[in-house]
Amino acid sequence: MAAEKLDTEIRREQIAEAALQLLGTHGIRQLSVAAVAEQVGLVPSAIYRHFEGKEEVLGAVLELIGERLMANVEAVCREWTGSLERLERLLDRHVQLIRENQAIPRVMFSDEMAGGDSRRKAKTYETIRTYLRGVAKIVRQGQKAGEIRSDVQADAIAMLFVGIIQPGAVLWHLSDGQFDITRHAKRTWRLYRDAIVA
Amino acid sequence: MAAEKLDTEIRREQIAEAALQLLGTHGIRQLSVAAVAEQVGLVPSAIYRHFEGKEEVLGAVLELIGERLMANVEAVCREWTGSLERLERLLDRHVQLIRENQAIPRVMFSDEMAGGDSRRKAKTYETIRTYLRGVAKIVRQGQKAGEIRSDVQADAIAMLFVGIIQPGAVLWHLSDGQFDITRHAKRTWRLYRDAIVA
DNA sequence: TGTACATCAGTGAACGCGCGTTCACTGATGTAC
DNA sequence: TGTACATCAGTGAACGCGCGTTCACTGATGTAC
Repeated sequence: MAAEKLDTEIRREQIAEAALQLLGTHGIRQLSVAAVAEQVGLVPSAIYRHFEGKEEVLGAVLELIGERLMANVEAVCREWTGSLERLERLLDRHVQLIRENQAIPRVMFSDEMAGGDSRRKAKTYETIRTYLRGVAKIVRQGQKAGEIRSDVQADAIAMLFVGIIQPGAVLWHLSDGQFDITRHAKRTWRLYRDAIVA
Repeated sequence: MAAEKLDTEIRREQIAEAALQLLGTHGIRQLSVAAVAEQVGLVPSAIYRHFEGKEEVLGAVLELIGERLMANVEAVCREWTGSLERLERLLDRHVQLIRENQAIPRVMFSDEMAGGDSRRKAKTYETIRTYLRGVAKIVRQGQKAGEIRSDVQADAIAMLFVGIIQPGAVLWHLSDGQFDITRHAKRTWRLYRDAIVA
């Protein structure tokens, strides 16, 4: 039986979301067009009604990740005012995002995506840089306000922020959830906080 | 013309080394048995004289990485006595190791390796844990000696140590060497050091 | 010391599976008149 | 309001490339007698 006919816009979102899901559970080597199609409830060839090919699907996944990362940055800037508080909440949200989507740290911080052409490599680079710029902006405001030490560049502080979670996220994934990433983030935050306060 | 006949022990090392090299430049998706064979100067089918298959080659690469990581830990423990000094030197060595072998961070901190069976996933987990244990041991000695703060668990401090380099290593790779990882490590070390001193 | 034989790292052709992609066709939905 | 037509998301069969792996064969090296 044929699947329901839906607008290409909707299908594109569904497909990207399905691919992100599958990347989280199985890794890129298992990610086949057929698997993505099945997840969405379509036949493999139907994917080509909405994307040029597998590479473009992966591109859409990358974009999806970028959007979610930046949504977190914007949310904490909206909801809180202190820089340290913003960073702490961003850490919470980041952990939450990773828990819901294991693929994110692995996709961003490996060459899974970059594997193919160098255009995607550049795009991955830009996505990370954009996120780091967002974090660095919060840090810079904190430095101006005297909350955060000013003798270290804001982008170095932003990068270590990412470093808080990254190793933990990997261990969490490799251990199939055995490793307690939430607890790890909480403990490491104290360390980090002490390192950056003015 | 036939390649020189060499002992299987030697070939195994050459093959693992070649695979590690290729992983650094091209990523796992391009890593073919044929490419590895060519790098060593053999014909693809010759690989099967020394390994059961591709999966086993990847296993050997993982082992190779584990050995090099631990060699660094042992070296700094031999050459230096202060814990903070040991950590600083370990960071130097780690950066050096990554510069010489881009594959290491990506292989360890992605699921490239884990892609296939869950046995390798477990082995990757163990390799990272072993390295972290090595770092944590240095930290613990520093805590006993009063050099490093004792109100935070040693393994949290060890994990943030890995977090110093990890994001930088990825950016370095994604930017094709544009991003200055050595400078990044130096800057971030100051931050880290201040966070952990007693 | 020379001969016969076992061992084993090399070769190249061929196989076959997986998987991304193409293509002709279908049938529902929207639009023009 | 009804009919004709264009559009487009769906299907399934088939293609073909890449690549891991197998296998029969070779020829050098080591060993037994």
